[in-house]
Amino acid sequence: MSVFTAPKGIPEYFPPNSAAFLAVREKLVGAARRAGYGYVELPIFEDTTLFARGVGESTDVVTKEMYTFADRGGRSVTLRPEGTAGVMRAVIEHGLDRGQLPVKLYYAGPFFRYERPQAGRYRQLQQVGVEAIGVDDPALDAEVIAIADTGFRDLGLSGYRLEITSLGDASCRPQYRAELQDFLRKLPLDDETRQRAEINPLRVLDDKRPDVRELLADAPLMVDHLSPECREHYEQVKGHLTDLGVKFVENPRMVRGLDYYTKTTFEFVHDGLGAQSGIGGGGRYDGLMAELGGQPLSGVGFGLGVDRTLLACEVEGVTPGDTARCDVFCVPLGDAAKARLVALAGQLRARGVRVDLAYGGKGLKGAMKAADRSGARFALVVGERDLAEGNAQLKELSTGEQRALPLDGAVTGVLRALGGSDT
RNA sequence: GUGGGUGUAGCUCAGCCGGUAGAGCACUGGGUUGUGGUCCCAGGUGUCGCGGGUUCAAGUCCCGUCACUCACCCCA
Repeated sequence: MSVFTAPKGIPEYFPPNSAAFLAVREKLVGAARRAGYGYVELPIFEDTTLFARGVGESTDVVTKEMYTFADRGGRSVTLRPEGTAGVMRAVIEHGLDRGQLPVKLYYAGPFFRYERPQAGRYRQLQQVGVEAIGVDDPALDAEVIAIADTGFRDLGLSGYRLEITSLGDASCRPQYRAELQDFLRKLPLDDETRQRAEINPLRVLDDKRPDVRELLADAPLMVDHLSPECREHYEQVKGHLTDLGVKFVENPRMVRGLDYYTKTTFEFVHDGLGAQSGIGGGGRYDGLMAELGGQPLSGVGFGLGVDRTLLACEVEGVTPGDTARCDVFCVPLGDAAKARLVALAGQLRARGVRVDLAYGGKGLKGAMKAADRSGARFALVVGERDLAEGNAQLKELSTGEQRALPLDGAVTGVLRALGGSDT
């Protein structure tokens, strides 16, 4: 055991597998970019009050999972546990909502929750998220959901499903909530669950224990108590999803852990991941902007878990990204050849080719082995004999075919070889 | 915060009823003094997580402790 170890519960990625991590993030981000979302780079930590207000005082995230500390000025700050509150803060602070609506933004980066680590549950997690602010249009809900679905599909994933429901809004949820509470109070529940029923009764519906599930079989459901407006919104979202060719299942018992959600909520679930099966989730949050001191604008967005999506890829046997470290691997024999190849490597890199070289005076056998392990398509070998002849040997590693290339035109020769049979 | 499982080489792990530490992979060199992948040969590192106990003898049994891990809870 080394003297220092990584902080508990934080995944680390290194080559060659880190290529897959990057590829997952790029695919998810790409789907958002293609739908007209612009990138925001935001603080990793914010004023603690922002999250307490934005995420909700009664949520587990706020009550027991935040990395909170005092900075040297005595201010209480918190490592961001989710992305939406920070985006809203930035939108309000910089007046991004003064122009055309909707404001469409995406972000990618680390988030932090102090929880007991588990398979797929980390204290530092990577997320890609989007937010569309200022237009309460069901088609926008559908767009956001479709972006996530597209991202997962682009990766080659198929073993997941999309669950959706509607949580209503201020016009219907309070009445339903009271009705559900009445129902729950009559059940023989344990103290902890009873307490949850008082604080956030909706979350009781999500209980996984079979005996509790049985008690809840006849519980009233939000989808049966939606206001006409919320019902219409929900129906339209489903219609647009069908238009977009996005498959979904309705899960009227789905619950989200953050307080700000209204109307549409959704979750992408993968069955191969063990207990932590959600690879992405989100929904509409029409009251959040006002809650944080901005104008009363609606919003809809999601957060996708990059770490869990990567796990899903592994489970499904898909390996996104290119694990090869370079395209061309230079093998010099002797100092004169090395000087020539070092220069050539620099020229090729300037032209966009990924090039590595056998450093450290490796023998030919060892250098060729390094070339093989690098994943390069070509090895470029130069020895004393080649120097004398003015040649380099370009060897295609997959076939073993090798041909001489004039050293003087080596850059174009290599470029041609790479481009030639690439298509 | 509450349970279960596991800690042996860089990695994955074997190690029986207690008897002086093993394999595969990876790495390096050689077989091939200028050619990788397959094959063959050679090369080595272990406070057996840590502390205590039982024993002539502990990787192995007992107690404690720490770490990791899975699950509850919760969520991405």
